[in-house]
Amino acid sequence: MFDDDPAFKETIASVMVPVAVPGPYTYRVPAGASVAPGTIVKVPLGPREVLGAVWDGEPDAAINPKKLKAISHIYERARPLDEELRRFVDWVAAWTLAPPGMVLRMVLRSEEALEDEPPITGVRKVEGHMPERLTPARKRVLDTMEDGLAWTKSGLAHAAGVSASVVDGLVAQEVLETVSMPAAPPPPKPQVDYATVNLTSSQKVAAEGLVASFDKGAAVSLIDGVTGSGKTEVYFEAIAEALRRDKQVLVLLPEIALTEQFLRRFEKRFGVYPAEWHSEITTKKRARTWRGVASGDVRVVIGARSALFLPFSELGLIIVDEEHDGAFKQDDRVPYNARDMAVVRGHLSKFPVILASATPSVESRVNCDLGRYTRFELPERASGAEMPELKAIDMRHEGPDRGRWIAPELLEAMKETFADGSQTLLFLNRRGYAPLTLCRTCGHRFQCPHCSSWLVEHRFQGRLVCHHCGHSEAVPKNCPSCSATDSLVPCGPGVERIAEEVEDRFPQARTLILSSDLPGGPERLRREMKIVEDGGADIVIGTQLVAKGHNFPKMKLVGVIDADLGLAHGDPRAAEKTFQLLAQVTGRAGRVTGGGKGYLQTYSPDHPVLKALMSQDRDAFYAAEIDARRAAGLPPFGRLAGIVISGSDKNMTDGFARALARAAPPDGAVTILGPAEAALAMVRGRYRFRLLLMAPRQYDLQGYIRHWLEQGPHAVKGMRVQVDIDPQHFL
DNA sequence: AGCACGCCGACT
DNA sequence: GTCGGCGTGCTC
Repeated sequence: MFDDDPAFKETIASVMVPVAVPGPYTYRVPAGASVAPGTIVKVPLGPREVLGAVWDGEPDAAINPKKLKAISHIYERARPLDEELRRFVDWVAAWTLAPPGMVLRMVLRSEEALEDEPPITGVRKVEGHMPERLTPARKRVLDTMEDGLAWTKSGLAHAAGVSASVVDGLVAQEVLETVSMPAAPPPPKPQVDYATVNLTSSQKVAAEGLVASFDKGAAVSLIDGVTGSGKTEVYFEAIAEALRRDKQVLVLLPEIALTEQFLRRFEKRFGVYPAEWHSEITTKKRARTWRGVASGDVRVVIGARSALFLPFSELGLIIVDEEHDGAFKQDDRVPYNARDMAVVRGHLSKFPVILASATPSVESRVNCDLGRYTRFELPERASGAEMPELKAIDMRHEGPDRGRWIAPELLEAMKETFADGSQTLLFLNRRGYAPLTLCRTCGHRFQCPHCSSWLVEHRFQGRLVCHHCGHSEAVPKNCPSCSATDSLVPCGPGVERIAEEVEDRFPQARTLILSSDLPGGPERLRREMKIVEDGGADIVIGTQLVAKGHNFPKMKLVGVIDADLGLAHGDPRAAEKTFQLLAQVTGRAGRVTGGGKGYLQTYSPDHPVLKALMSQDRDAFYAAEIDARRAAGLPPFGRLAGIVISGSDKNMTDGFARALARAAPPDGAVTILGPAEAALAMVRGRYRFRLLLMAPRQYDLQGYIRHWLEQGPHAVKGMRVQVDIDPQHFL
């Protein structure tokens, strides 16, 4: 046998490949090469070549030696993935039930980064050579090169105002010679003491606490500060401390749109821009950042959730800003929550992790209550501005006339705000003109042919759109059911309809809609956000995207058109999400100037979520919500696990089906006792999990669970497992 | 017959 | 994740 021969073992290695196989594969190592764990390689796999990383552990000697192929390339210039990163990949794979190769794939996201950046070809004058004919274009080029230094071809052509072919012509005549120029130098390092810092007393307490956490190993802190309390300034001091200790820093933001203003603020504090990492970064920049992070040239990265898998060599701090934000969850491929996995990475590598939010997730507050996280509260705004005064408008008694949506009291406040030159934000989390259209004659309701949700009228586009699956159709002239003409009536408001009412009431005001689906795309949206920021609009009507990030210094009044929207949802997080959204939105009022006001139009003014909001009593909200969750066994209690059922992954669905089939639901909830083996082996004996199945609305989950219990496995297309378990239990 | 499409299993 | 093989069903 080959595996009895000690010499044979020397010649093979475990290699993790970035595909969905259950574990590392075994490859022969080319003669004379040595491959330590972490080495990045290229290997043949089936009909193609893929990247891979040499992994830990004995290679599988049971593989038929005839099947073994050899590593085809070793990336000598790339830094091997270090032990901590490899353990992190293994951990995330075990946690998410994803094949480890799929997690590795998130690490190896820049093939270009594995080789040195190719040198730039430049051109330089050759002394004493002149062109045969000195055309005006050629003269301009030579004049531009007076300094005698080397230029890039395109840079030179641009500076001289000629086309690149003029430069090529001069090269051909040997008037210019090509030279190899070194690629870009490493980026400048952030300067810890670039700007002077003035913190309020509570900011100071928090900053000092965070600095002290560096001596505690894997400590997790939560900066829990009201909107405008200056959380960023506080964690900047933690970044400064990490830099003093020669550690790298990663700042995670939930979405790309927030990076730009972060870059500016960082530059003001540290004198340089941090490196950026997200899906829209160019290949070249991506490779530079990957290499720079691995070499240690890059000290601070700001990025989306995928940045968590960068191969930092000296990572010493992760900050997760807006930690409550759902965008940290990835639903496809490897389903993970970057906030939780950041905590895991900090734990494995024993460095501090900071979570920050004005509206922390319930699970983070619970972790604080349990002493797992340290909470730093910032109860006041850093500018000294007081929090907005909030008031409920009871739509049952104080609502507007039929066909109108803005209550008289809110209208009055808008008039005052407009007269005073300040801005109003009307918030309604509903795109389009009307969420439902029906026929006045026969009662026909327009439904999506694919998923049976109502079609939403978009008046600007003249179409009926399904917000669920994207289906869209033109608005018909006649009712498709009874053919009546001019019989269709819109029901309920969307932002477009509110805008119509505002334009009617305030014809002289500058009104603007901010909604993700407006023509012009993200580019136009960015411009319009800027307009609002600069005071170029008086009344803004916006969907939830106004809740995030941007500062609107002139905004004094916020009106929530339908504060009940979202509270009635079947989602167990409905109350939490609504609280977060409304707190963030109303928090825009008077953020800089103070004196802000907010109105919440509601049919249920006594709802505990709205009452807590109105009284600015965040602790009351969290206390009530935590009690309710505990009583109902909802996350983070009840040892609830989210689940994922992926229709395309047979192993996964079968595993869950088997688990469900074996389950004996004690109180109507499903309890998993065994597999998915991989998933729950790690918790077996310690926790039993309640399952939360999440799927698109059109699926009858109860029905599926019943079906599984009765009939055994069957795959369901379109369903997913939502891994939403707090990993704190397992660290 | 010829091929587009979907499902399934293999990949060391 | 990606590929090739194979079955089904439809078209020039």
